[in-house]
Amino acid sequence: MADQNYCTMKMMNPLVFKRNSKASKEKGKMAPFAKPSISSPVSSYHHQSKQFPEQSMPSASIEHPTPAEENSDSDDEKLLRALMEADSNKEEDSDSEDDDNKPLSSRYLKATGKTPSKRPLDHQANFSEQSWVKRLKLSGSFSPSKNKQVSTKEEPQVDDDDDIILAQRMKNIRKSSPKPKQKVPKVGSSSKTINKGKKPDKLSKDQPGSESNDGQKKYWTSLIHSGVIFPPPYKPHGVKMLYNGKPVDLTPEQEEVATMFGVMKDSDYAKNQRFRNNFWKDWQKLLGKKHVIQKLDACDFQPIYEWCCQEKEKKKLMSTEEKKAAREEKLKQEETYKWAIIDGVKEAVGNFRVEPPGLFRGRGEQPKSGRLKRRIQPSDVTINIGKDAAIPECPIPGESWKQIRHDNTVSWLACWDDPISEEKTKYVYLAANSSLRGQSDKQKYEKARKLKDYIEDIRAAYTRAFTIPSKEDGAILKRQIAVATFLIDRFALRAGNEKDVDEEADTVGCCTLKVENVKAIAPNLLEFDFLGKDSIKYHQTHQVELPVYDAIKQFQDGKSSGDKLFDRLDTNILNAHLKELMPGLTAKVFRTYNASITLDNMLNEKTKQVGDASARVRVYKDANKQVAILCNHQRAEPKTFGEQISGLKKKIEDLKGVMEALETDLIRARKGKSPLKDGDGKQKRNLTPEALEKKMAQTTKKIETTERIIADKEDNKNVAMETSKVNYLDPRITVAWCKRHEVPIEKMFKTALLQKFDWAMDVDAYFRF
DNA sequence: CGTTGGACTTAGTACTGGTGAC
DNA sequence: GTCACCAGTACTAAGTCCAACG
Repeated sequence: MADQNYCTMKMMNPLVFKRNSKASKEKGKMAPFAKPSISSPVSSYHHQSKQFPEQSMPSASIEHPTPAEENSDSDDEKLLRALMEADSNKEEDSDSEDDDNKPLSSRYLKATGKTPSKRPLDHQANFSEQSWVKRLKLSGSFSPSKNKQVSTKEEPQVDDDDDIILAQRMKNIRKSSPKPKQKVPKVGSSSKTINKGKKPDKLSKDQPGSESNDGQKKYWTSLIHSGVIFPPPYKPHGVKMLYNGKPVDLTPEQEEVATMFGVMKDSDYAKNQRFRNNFWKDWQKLLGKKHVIQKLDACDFQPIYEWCCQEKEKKKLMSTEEKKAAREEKLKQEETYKWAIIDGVKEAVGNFRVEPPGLFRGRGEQPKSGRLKRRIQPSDVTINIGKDAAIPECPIPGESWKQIRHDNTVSWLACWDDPISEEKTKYVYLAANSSLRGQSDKQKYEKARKLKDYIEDIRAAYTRAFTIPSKEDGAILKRQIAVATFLIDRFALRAGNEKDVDEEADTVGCCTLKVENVKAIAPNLLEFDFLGKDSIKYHQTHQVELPVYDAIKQFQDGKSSGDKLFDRLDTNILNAHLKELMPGLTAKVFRTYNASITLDNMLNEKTKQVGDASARVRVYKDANKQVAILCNHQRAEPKTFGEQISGLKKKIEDLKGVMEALETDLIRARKGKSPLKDGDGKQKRNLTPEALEKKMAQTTKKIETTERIIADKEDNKNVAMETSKVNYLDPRITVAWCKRHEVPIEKMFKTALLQKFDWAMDVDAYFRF
């Protein structure tokens, strides 16, 4: 149902602009590395093939062709297509097979409904059967075994997997069956060195993908996929809304948009005047100027709203089997869209579903919030696909794609113009767990690690420049660059591109800070108060060196509150300067660097002091939280937060009651008396004073634990921990730490992250960022 | 050399399905 | 079996940055 989305729409949580803890961070002082990152002693076919070459990007047309490249592309792709189909049939068949005959990994995947990963995470399957400690001891390392043939083509090293014909490879990918030779060696068992542990290569490219001779980066030589899937057409429900209390007839198009708005009744959007105005403007265009409905305020969407609630209810009431059947039907329809074959390797596609029509939900004071986001038609969609691949059939009969392209210098599979701002484009990419994305992810972290070698000089340079003499050429610009770089480095501010005020919410980053966003408080405090990305409030006060303080005051001098603080600066100028300091350096690299190095340092400083595994996990969470605060990653308070807390508080009250009773019983027991009756009037068991004391100790502990849970929840209610995990923390830090401290990686990364960070799993236990 | 378009990364919220308590 | 809860996923908005353009 097209309106399904509307029916389930919930109240949007207003962003919480609560301030984060002001705990001043110690980012400035970076301890020298106790240990250089050492080369991985682990080697095996398995390990080798996973490693992305350090010196240059894996090329789609490397000297070491896959079978696919040896054949003509078109034949090859036909073959792959056939394989894909054959395989999906096979999979359907196999569903009826006895699951016990399947490898654990596939059973796991099936049981969890996870994407049949091309790289099965066998360790996960095993994990449930052994405690992590046992597993760790048994294997010497929890290092996951993976289906390595997937990436053999990227690995110029000779390995016997090259003999496997493509068909077999595809099958292996699908079946996820681990091969004996892929078993992970113990850490330290190898003679081959993969990561030399040296500085990241100078040659590594800024962008993923290999480069052809003309310097143009190239993502693939062959690319097959099925295009995109469109939301079903709108099904009119015929429920009449009221205008001035009277039912109104609407055309299906008008009704569709009315429904979009009607279901938002409870949300903040529906109350937001800008949202309402924008909605009304677009809806009125559909209604026509002469329509009965002349103003939004006289509209009553209640009947539509109720209809949606009923539909929701109906859905809920469906039997488990019905739900399952519906789900499976949906899955089946989507199956072909879920995958792409890129140079013979099957990869998951990310957002293969075209965005359904709806009302634009801009964040913060978005000028376009509430505008109708029109339906995307096939004629809006451009498909990017291999020259020899079959062009995906247009899923809507009688229509056709806007354009077919064969551009291997980009990684997107399809695109269309954003209906809200036509000058912007929406793209369909491979999923985060694809090797393409993995490569670029790894490069991002390698670049950030490279900054480690430059950071001292960079900091020294900008510190010097705070006090650059005014008579020097371009002194003000230089000083602004220095202070901006400092803010980006120390407080993890974003670069801050210029924005179009008419089109976007008024938010700022470093270069676009306004005078009013920073308050200099004598003697040397800076109070930052601004809305950043997603209109998330940044409100923190920091102590700074006097020269910075003075410079800020100087930049503010003679300006009005709305003026730019760094009037000489924009991100182009800043990044151009940064590039002179280190090749490829841009403002965002500092965030990655500081996030990752903070985690690495905190883990290495704090972990040894504590004993059991749960304590170590706490150290990790703590570090994670510090990073989240540093990067100002916030979240809205969970909806049921209040209830959660009051539930826990009640639990404490109950426990305190128990304590009192135990105390009374203890006093009596010491006098040889039997305990009082309990609340229900029943006689309690006679216990010795020792037993009662033990019980009291247990209860006290429970109270303390619960109190800590409450405190933790309060403390973390506005902190988004996931964001940094997904985007800023080099997963190798986490993986290596897990290896060193016998913590199963599954405890730190959920399934999606395990897949996304597949490239990091083989890292040496002594890896340091 | 500033502006714009294009491509890719980062971000928070909405939604869902699985799980454990009852 | 039901239901509430919440962890995990899906979704898509909003950033960054580069290079082509004029």
